[in-house]
Amino acid sequence: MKLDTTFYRERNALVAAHDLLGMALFTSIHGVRTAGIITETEAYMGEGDKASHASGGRRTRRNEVMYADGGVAYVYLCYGIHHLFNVVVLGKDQPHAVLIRAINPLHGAEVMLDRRRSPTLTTGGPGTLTQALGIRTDHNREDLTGGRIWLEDVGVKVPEKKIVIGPRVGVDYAGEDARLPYRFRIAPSQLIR
DNA sequence: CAGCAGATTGACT
DNA sequence: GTCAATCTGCTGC
Repeated sequence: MKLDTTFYRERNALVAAHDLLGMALFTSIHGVRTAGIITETEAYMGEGDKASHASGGRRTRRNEVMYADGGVAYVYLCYGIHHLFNVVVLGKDQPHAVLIRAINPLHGAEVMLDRRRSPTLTTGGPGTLTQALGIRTDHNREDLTGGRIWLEDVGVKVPEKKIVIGPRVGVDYAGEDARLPYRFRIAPSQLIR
């Protein structure tokens, strides 16, 4: 079942980061469908979160979409190379977002392997999964209830005991906020890296 | 405008 | 373990 507008708008980033584990992320790029099960996420909790691009109410051309109503994609270029995909949640002017950090391939593995141009299929990092799914910065602002990028509940159950919670990765610049337990992942044995 | 750091990755010593 | 890839935004001259 495809996740609808209500799903995105009634959850803050922390709740959404938890609930998105086990959901499937689909893309249809030029009619070619690929998908993966979300295995790792991070919450970025709005203007008060020093690790967020929206920290202190910062608004730039890059992060403007974070301030939109939930249910759209925030895709930005990291280190000038990697396209990172976020799910914008909550309401207008509440810049909450969930970074998708890892997936397990579900559909279209051959296409994903070809996009990656690597001997083995790697989708265990935020930059590698977007490449495998064909997500690029021109998908920024994409409506997640549309036909190009969307999420589905495909019935995967994630037991609470299998969820590992810890600090976010690569946000040391955020001071005390770097230690907040905003990272969620399905037990490491399940991950492909 | 120059310099630097960043929600990263892969190649190489 | 080190380092380069290279776009955006922030700081300081």
